[in-house]
Amino acid sequence: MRLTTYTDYALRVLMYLGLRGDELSTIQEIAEQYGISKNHLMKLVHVLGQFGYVETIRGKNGGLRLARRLEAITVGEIIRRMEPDMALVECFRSADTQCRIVKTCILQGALGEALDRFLETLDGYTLADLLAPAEDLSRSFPVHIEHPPANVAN
Amino acid sequence: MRLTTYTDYALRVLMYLGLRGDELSTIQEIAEQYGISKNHLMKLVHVLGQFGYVETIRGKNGGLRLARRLEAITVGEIIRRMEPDMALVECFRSADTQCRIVKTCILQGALGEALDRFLETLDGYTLADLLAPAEDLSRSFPVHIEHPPANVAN
DNA sequence: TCGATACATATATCAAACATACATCTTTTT
DNA sequence: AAAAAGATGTATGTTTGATATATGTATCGA
Repeated sequence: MRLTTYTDYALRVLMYLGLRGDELSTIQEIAEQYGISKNHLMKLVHVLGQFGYVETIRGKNGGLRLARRLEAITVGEIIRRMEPDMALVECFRSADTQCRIVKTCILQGALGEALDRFLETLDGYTLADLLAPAEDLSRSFPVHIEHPPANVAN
Repeated sequence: MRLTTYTDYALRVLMYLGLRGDELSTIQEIAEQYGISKNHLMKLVHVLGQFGYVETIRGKNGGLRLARRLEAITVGEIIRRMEPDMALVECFRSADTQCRIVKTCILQGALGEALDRFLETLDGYTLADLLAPAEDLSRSFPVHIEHPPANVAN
């Protein structure tokens, strides 16, 4: 049970951009920093742009940066969007929803429920949570919010 | 995010055997019923035997059957045992636990927590639950426990 | 306006992991 | 002894995800 590196990279890119604040980063730069394929990143960044996570700017002095606030992006949402196939077992994908052998099998329901728990947990983490463990108190004590007003960054 | 067909088949085989009660089934028979590879099943059944889920009997008139009670086998346990790699992302597997870029990244912790929720949920389902939705009340009202003592096996 | 830079997009190749097949051995029953 | 059934090791096939290549398009600045 693994996520694709695509999803993995999506998280990393967004975290990287989060650290950079409003400054532009280039794909080249990110690929070098993480030591991953630039070409692979190209596609990923494009998709992230289409989903509205990042703003991409072409041309000289171009690059990309987060288009949304750190606090507005959850890990759960990213995984739901990026992961190509969340159907855990084959009978999830088949047309007929009923198992041929076990007529009353509720395995699908159980797996679906477990998957919900999985994603719900990750819905509880925003990019801001990932990048600022020191400020993690804001998660435990929602009242005491110290995250800067918003997109103020650099 | 998918489970291997190995894990999928493991669940199916155990469910099949559960329906057959104490009767012996052969690998040949199970492979035919589900329309899956007999050779693949051979290995799987062997592993299931090593884990103590099934009793295998060689020779003529041999076969296999569950070695434990339906109620004593949970979906969560099977997945934990059968799934070869539960490390969701690459940095889970790398030697150094610290991300090179984001020194304080807590993504691993978040994913680990989510995975725990996933498996915990499946720990709540036994083979008996999967096969007898009609008796699902026993899950909703834990007070009214009718499951025999446990692990009594054959 | 030209050239450099950076993202956009399509296609092609590579590689790893998983699934399947094949062959042979061992055990058990008749 | 023969047949049935699991045990086990090796080899092959297949899928799909990762990477590479190539070309296009937009933007900036000299």
